[in-house]
Amino acid sequence: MANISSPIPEKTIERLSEYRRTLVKCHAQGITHIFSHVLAGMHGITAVQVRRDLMLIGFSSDTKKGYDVKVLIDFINGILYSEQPMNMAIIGMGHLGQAVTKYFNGKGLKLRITAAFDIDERKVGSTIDNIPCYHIDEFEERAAELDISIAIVSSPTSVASTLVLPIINAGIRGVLNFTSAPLNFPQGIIVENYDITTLLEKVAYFVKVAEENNN
Amino acid sequence: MANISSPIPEKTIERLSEYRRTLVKCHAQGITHIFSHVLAGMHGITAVQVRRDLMLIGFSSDTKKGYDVKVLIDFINGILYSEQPMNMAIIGMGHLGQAVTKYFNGKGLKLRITAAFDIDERKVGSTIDNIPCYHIDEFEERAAELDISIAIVSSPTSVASTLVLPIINAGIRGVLNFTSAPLNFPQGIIVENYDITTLLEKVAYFVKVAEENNN
DNA sequence: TTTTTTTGTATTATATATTTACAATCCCTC
DNA sequence: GAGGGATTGTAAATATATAATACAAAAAAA
Repeated sequence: MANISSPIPEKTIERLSEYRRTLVKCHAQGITHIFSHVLAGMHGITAVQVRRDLMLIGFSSDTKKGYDVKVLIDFINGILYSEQPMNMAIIGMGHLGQAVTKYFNGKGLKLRITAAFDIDERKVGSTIDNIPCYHIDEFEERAAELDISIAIVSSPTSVASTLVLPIINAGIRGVLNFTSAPLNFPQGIIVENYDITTLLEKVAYFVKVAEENNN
Repeated sequence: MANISSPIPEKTIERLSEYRRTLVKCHAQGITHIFSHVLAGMHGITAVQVRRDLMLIGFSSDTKKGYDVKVLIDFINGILYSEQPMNMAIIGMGHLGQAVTKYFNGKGLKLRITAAFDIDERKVGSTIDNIPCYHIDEFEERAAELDISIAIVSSPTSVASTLVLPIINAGIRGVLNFTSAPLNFPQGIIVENYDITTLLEKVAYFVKVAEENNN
């Protein structure tokens, strides 16, 4: 079990998620052991970085033949996931919502999307990608009833601010906000803002700077 | 014009993009001037942060009645955007590709999506959200011909690695990678990895930690 | 046994971000 | 138009986060 007193850096968590995926792929190919420098090479980073990340989560190997792939996968799972599966809901089952759902479908993760909410009458009451779709007005009661921990906001930006209160009231613990609206949640609710417009502008800016420096 | 010798931090660029959007909204409402602490409040940050960001891009106001909204918008535009509009292409016009396109359509930005690429025969040759869709095999020639600077990779993860070479050959300068595949591009090409699975796992992890600490 | 390889970890370095502090200037009110 | 308050611009200090260096210890291989 990870040490609660020493928080694991965000970047490390991101890399663990990536290592895990790579390891699962290796495991499927029958690879049983992997050296830190091999795993590092697959991600374009250094072996020390890998070892340090594993140190931070308290993982250690008693052999020098590389890490046992299966054991490491299970260990990372123990860090990233709770004992109990965690349920997520998508608010806004448009293109983005469906894309996110597809990314998770059938992955067999402890993390799963179990409900969708929308206002489109054609969607409400139906099932999209095996996920039942409810009307957004039902969010508070349904989310509580279905034990939803995380809300993925993929609605239009214009309505995002109206979702803040229902999300709080439903007892949601974490929010992934894809809209451009800066949502203000009280402390205690983890919010990750993931605004695609901002991201693209950032890439464009650095491309622009790189071009200017070449001239 | 921004000073090339002093690179602007990534976080500042992100905030500038956010300020800009807020300012545009204010401008539309007829607000002509805005104080640093008001702008800060709208984003849940401090006034010093706002002023420092503006300092970094060389903006200064000669008045104490707050910043001139219109002037500031134009100044930020000058930082974020090139003189010439920058063209972007979407590779993989599935749900995610269409969602991204919708986010940009009609925004009138200097940054615009002008082409899509896919393998689906129903999409190739047609127009989706006013964007012409070509076959991925044509990517190299089309991208060069259409003066594409940025590629948005929203294809399935499984085919992402096959796109690396065409992207390099087409002279693409920046890549926004939505897939889980760690794409290795040569130095000089700006890559932003934006893996949704990793992101959700990160949110879930911090929710899990918060819950554990509450017990 | 000796050499090589690999791991685990402390320390150092670097980069980035934010806050504090304060002088300078403008605006408003009296 | 003078004083007080508000606002801006910026230097400096602090804090935070991240990655690189260095090296001891242990296992594996020769």
